[in-house]
Amino acid sequence: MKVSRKEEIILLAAKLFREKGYSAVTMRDIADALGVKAASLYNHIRSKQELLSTIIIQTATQFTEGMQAIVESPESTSQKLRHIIELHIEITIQNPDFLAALNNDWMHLEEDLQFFLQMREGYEENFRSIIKVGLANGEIADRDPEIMLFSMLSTLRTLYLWYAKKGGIDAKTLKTDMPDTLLCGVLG
Amino acid sequence: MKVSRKEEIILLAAKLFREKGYSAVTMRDIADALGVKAASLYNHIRSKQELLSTIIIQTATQFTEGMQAIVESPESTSQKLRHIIELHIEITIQNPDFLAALNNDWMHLEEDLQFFLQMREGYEENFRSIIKVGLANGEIADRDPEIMLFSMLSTLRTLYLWYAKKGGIDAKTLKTDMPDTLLCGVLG
DNA sequence: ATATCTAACTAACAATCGTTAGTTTTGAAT
DNA sequence: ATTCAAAACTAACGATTGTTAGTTAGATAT
Repeated sequence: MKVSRKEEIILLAAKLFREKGYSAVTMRDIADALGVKAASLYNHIRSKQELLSTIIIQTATQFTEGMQAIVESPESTSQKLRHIIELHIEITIQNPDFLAALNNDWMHLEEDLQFFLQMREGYEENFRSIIKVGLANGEIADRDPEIMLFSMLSTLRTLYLWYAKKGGIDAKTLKTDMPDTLLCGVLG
Repeated sequence: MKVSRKEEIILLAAKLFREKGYSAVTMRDIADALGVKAASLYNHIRSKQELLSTIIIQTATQFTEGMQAIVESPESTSQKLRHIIELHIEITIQNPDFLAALNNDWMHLEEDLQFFLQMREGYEENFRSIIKVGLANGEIADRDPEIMLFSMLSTLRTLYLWYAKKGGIDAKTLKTDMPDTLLCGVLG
């Protein structure tokens, strides 16, 4: 399983996008980090925008497909919520840098902006519907569903900020304590 | 209480920084939105960097001072946590755009970067110590304190994304249901 | 050895960036 | 009406941006 030069560039670009944001990263920054001249990058990629689009759409697709499977499953609401949490943890661990771009640089998409926004809206709508079912059958606390959605989603979306191989929260702790914290709170 | 031209520029800059990020906003963007030429801005401000620094340091100072008061108070852990939540809600409502810059553009600070990082670290350390006291006296669930800290802080930091005068979650709902959701979870 | 392909290179482009200098307009106080 | 300061303007600067064109080095296959 070797990474092509193009994949190498994409991984490095994601890392730099995370550190400084898409707009602040120049093609020369990426090239320098690869020990290469900026023009050489264009033997492998079409544009800077292609880098961003690849990173974001690829990751967003993972979320969309994962959520679809959860929605269609016959589980209880709390089981579905646990699976959503696991989905976020897994994708985050797989490549935290991609999630930074997804969260912070999506507005710099050009061709694919509308497509991305549709995916994101669909994801949130699925999440919301799961919460509302749980609210209706009493499985979930009687509080504003938007706030519960927001609270969970905020935490899950910024997981990449806290997960790190060194110095951060490790994967095992995340998988055991994160669901309980989100579902049962800090006090309970 | 009228706003000076300088304050007007800062407020508008914060709005644009929120929409596109610091690096992607040009002085000409800010000037256009004000119906003015870019060079005219320099009659009121020293640099683009001054705009960012003012926005971020001013807001970070509010958090630092608010947290200091909470830490020094003689309340229970859960009362302190409720006050932290209220602090975030109040500062967020006061100017959501400033919080976007604080969260997303702090890495573009130049002179004030170290000062900001110190403030942020101090804030997190105070938050952590409150959680640990609650853990020690049994007031808080026996789970990884880092995850509880992360979970609350992630939600509170991205409040600005959800609060909106129109179409979002309103201030009253936030103040009533947010503390319960964070402290007691979704199920409980 | 020759041909082919990949991936690097140099050089340059038009556009845009933050900012400065110097000048003119505006509006309120005298 | 005159004065004066605030705030706008025009013009331009050097630097940097993403990207293109054309070329060359190095490996692989024939």
